[in-house]
Amino acid sequence: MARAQWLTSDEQRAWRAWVASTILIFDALDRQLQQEAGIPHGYYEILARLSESGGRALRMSELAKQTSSSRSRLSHAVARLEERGWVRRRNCDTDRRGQLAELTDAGFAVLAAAAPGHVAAVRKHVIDALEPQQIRQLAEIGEAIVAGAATAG
Amino acid sequence: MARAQWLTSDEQRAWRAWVASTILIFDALDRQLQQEAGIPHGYYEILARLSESGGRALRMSELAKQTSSSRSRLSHAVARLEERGWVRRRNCDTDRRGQLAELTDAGFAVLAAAAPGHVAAVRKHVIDALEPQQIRQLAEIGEAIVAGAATAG
DNA sequence: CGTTATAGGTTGAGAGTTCAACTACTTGTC
DNA sequence: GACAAGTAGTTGAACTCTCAACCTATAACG
Repeated sequence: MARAQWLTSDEQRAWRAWVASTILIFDALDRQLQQEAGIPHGYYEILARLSESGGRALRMSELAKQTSSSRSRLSHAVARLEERGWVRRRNCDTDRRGQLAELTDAGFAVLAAAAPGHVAAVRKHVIDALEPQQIRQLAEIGEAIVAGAATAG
Repeated sequence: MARAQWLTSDEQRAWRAWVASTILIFDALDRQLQQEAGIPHGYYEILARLSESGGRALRMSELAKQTSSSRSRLSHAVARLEERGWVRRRNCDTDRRGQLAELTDAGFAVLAAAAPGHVAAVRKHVIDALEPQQIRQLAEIGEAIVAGAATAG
């Protein structure tokens, strides 16, 4: 019906495959992390990014960028992580508006405990389903989409 | 840190690009549909699938499959759509447990009004950012992931 | 047949996200 | 310097999603 008129059948096939696969993956990862670590995937990403940063801390806005998150979402998320003692907020030295989110030792321990299961799930649902050249293609496709969004707004 | 040990750098690059691009796309589509039609992307998919079905109606479980949705999610979503008069529930003739979700004329009108903007957004954020051969690759990648999930559970 | 298992679907509570409004600080400009 | 405009971040309400519990109807099996 309607959409067939505006997406070619090749485009529609790609689009629907993308939607279905994406929902599958996110649902699977969310379920796995929720069960094993008690956090959704987005929260895992926050902990992971912090762990990779110098001093295990990042400005809120930088963390939002890295996790493709809105300020609001990140603010709520960090509040929940702070309640559990996995992240701590600190004032920023150079900008009095700023806040640093800092990973605590407890937060790092949670991340370390959750990581193997998470990586295994990514492997199982994504990497292992694809040929090596498809991994490369996927990287290029994802990067093209991100670049397109940055350009076109 | 941790994940670098278990995903190769190529894999990690693909994974991160996929996560970032996926969040971007879904956020953009949700925002567009929410503004122009007042519904999230998942609800649009429900209306679209119903409109493409014979009699503009589907069993709840079939609709859940087609939209990669859980029974619970679909049940809540159809309840909201029903409140607005865009979908109607009917008993299934052949299975007394069953429910049919049927698109109303009002629901069809909403879909028809929302479709052009939605398709334009899909084009802008996905199709136009990719080369034709990447569209084909994306279809194959998505289908491989869906097939993998069906096989491996 | 009667019993148990399974499939179809709904519900309510708890958790996460979004949007708009808001505070507070910084930057640009005249 | 003062004032407008922009940046950083938070908050609360409305909405969606998840999970587990639940009910009903069909299927399987002895």
